[in-house]
Amino acid sequence: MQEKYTPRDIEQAAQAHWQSRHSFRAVEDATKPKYYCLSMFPYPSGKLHMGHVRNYTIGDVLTRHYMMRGYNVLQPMGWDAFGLPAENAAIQNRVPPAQWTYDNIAYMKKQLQSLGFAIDWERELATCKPDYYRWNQWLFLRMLEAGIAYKKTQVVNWDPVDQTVLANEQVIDGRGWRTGAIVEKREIPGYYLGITRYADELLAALDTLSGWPERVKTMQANWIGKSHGVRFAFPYALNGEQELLWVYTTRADTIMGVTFVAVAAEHPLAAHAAKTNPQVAAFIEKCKCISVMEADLATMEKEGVYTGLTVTHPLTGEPVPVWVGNYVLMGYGEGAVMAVPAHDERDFGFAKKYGLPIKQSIAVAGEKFSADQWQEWQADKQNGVCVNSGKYDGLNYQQAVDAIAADLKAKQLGGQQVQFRLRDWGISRQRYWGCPIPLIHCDACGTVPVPDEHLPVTLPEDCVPDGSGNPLLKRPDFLNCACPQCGKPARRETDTMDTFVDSSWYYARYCSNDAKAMVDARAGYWLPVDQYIGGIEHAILHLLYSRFWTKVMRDLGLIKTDEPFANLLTQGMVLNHIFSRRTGKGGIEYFAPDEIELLRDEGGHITGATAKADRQPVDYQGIGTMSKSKRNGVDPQSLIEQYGADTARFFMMFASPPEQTLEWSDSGVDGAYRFLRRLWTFGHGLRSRSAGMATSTAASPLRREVHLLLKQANYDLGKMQFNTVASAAMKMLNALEKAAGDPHERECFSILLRLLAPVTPHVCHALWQELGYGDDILTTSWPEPLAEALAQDEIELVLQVNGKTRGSVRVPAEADRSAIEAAAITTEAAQKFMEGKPAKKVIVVPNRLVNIVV
RNA sequence: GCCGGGAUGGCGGAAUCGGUAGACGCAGCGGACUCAAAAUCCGCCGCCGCAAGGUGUGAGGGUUCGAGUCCCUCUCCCGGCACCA
Repeated sequence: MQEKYTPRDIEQAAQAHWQSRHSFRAVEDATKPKYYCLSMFPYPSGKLHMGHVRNYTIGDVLTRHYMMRGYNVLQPMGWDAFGLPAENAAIQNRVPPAQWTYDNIAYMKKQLQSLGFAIDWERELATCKPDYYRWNQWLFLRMLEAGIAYKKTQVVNWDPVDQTVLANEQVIDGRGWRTGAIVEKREIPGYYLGITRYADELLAALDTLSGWPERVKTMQANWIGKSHGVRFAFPYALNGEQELLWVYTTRADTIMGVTFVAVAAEHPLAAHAAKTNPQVAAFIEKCKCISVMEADLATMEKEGVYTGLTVTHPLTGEPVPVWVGNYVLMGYGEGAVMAVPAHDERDFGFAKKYGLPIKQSIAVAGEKFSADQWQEWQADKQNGVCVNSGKYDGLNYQQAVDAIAADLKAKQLGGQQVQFRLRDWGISRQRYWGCPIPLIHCDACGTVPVPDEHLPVTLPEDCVPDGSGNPLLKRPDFLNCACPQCGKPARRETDTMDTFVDSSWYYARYCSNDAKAMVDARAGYWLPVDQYIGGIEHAILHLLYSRFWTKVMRDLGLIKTDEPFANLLTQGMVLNHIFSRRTGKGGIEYFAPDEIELLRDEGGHITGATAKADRQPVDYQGIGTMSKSKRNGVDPQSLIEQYGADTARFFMMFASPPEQTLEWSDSGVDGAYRFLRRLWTFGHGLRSRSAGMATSTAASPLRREVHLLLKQANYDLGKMQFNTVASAAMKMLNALEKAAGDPHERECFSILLRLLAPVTPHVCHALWQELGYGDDILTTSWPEPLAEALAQDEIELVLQVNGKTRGSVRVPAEADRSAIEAAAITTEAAQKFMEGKPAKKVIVVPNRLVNIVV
């Protein structure tokens, strides 16, 4: 055994051992409890970043822990391999996206292997391979048959940088989720998936996801945005025909307070009015420009214009003017709203601005209505009661809504309706490097699905995009084909699928790598995923799409699970310090942390920083997520090369709990390395010391302490609080070092090694073998604390007088209440602080404390 | 504005049911070893105080023998959504 800790040798040997044993091959086995542990698969961008290392270390700690607990564990890995960076790299380097992607996969796979993750590589998949994406195509055709997938032309979000359409979920603050470019509106035909059909189930089933973080569920619920209300119509005459202007409201109880109707600029009625009214036309034009701008909509002034049209109030029969308002969204509800200035703050502001009437229709006891100043209570639906509302006077919110909805229904002008914010998922992307949509356009037959037996529609892998449109349009070998129906020449669809389609079901494909079916019976064994781990940034996008996809697959009879992920852990971001300096031209120059020298005062507080290169001061910008542009990233590769995988893993687990952000710290990494070196040194010493050492069953303080720490660590593991598990391991080593020569050293060290094995598997594997505990620590059992080791004759209780801690008192373990009281009162400390007064009351908390109240 | 989550030493963070606040680590300080430095080892380390002791978990109030933890009011921070009718 080497005296020095040499991570490189130790880690290579351990990895070779696992590989030769196929230690991580997962085989379905109905006799064992299964545990499917999945981390979100990476996009093969080139190399791993710290976020990956953190994500996969968390998954690996869980995987190895469950393996040692006797579970049948599956931890697969794959590649989210379609996507735009490959095309951008292709334009820059003139390399086909396929080649760039496969090269990156090869490199990143090596990196993952060097970190020692317990991955079953036999199940590896890449979404850009035809044997994977053929099933995207196959399921798309099934959805088309079921009417879940359909084509429509509508105004979409257009990312001008990526030159493609984005789904609503992919627009964040008016910008593309990937590029950050301001999204434009365009009218483009495309294919949509009917996720709204599942809106109710997607919302309701959130309640069944007890293993999901509350905030993710809240975000999804907000996104789905269910509301209960009334949809009804205002009749009007157009060219002698009666037409209906539909609106949606959640406040039907205020219907008698309607003084105008507002429609969106894109509403057909606005367009109709614009034909004869140039003011309306001008206003619509103005709105178009504004909606393209990302715009702080919230702070935007409410503006509108009268259309000159009136409609009829469906209950009173009175005429109601129609306005175009820039605050009405075409994309929600009907694109038109009833306006009740007296009870809606927006309508109030609008009415004040344009001098429209304000008519009170609800009242709250004790509040006085004024048309001059908006008051909170005017929108109160809990306490509001109808007034000035004829037959509805006196009704509360629910009574009024029910009565009004019933009356509207009787007139066939509306009724109660549930409304969702969620919209169908547009999946067409005008890009090359994605899964082809399996459709053929024939002049005679129209759009024809590719027959199943012709799948997959294979994407040519040798294209080199040049940045000018979709390269598939320049590929006659792809483009031209025979119509499957009539056999005449036809054209293939060149749009590809949103890459979120690929990631919506990969977890099911790991289970069943079948050439003939999308999934097979093995999925029934492994699904659902027991633990899913990934970044919070996917709270809505990927996690909502996956849930939807799972339900579609279930309804098509492919799988039996309702939800893909039973438990979800959203790991925090990795942060680092940011240093910058203003350049002469007013720009900002960033410095990497290793180019910086920190200045400290005598107390060790950081007072400033200078650049190593020129010794001139730089500005400290605080901490932020590691990013290329801020130059504050740390490359995992250099970390592994310098310290080894175990140090990287240990630091990641120790620095903070998995759900919280993690602040990078070079000295923290040093600390982790220091610990592993001490662990190795202790093992080395113990090996020579313990040869022929007899095992003892005598009680010892060391043994008790280690078992106590183990008990705590096992509890923390259950909470996935790995930072305190790492801390327990450190405490164990501290205790072992202080108790060198204790008869229980070997037993205690074996507990430490097993506890630590999921976090730092290589060094624990080596020490386990070197000390002769066994051949493979991975196949030993997980340690449990022993009652006999925890037992003690005498216990120490905290001593308090009047609730203030004044010392401690030792009593026999079996001492009863009165004995403890007596022992406590006679202590020196108690006597001193009781100041001769009698005890009024004594509180004894078993095994914890005694509090004497005087 | 609405929803969710926070606030604990110089820093990252512990504290399961209300029961010794600050575990563990980092940084810092002192010492040993060394020609010296690094590494390593030993000790100290919330604040005030020489000490006894006092005080202390964003602020204020409350419940309790006892509150970081429970209740009320407020401030600030982070994340999400947002003219959603």
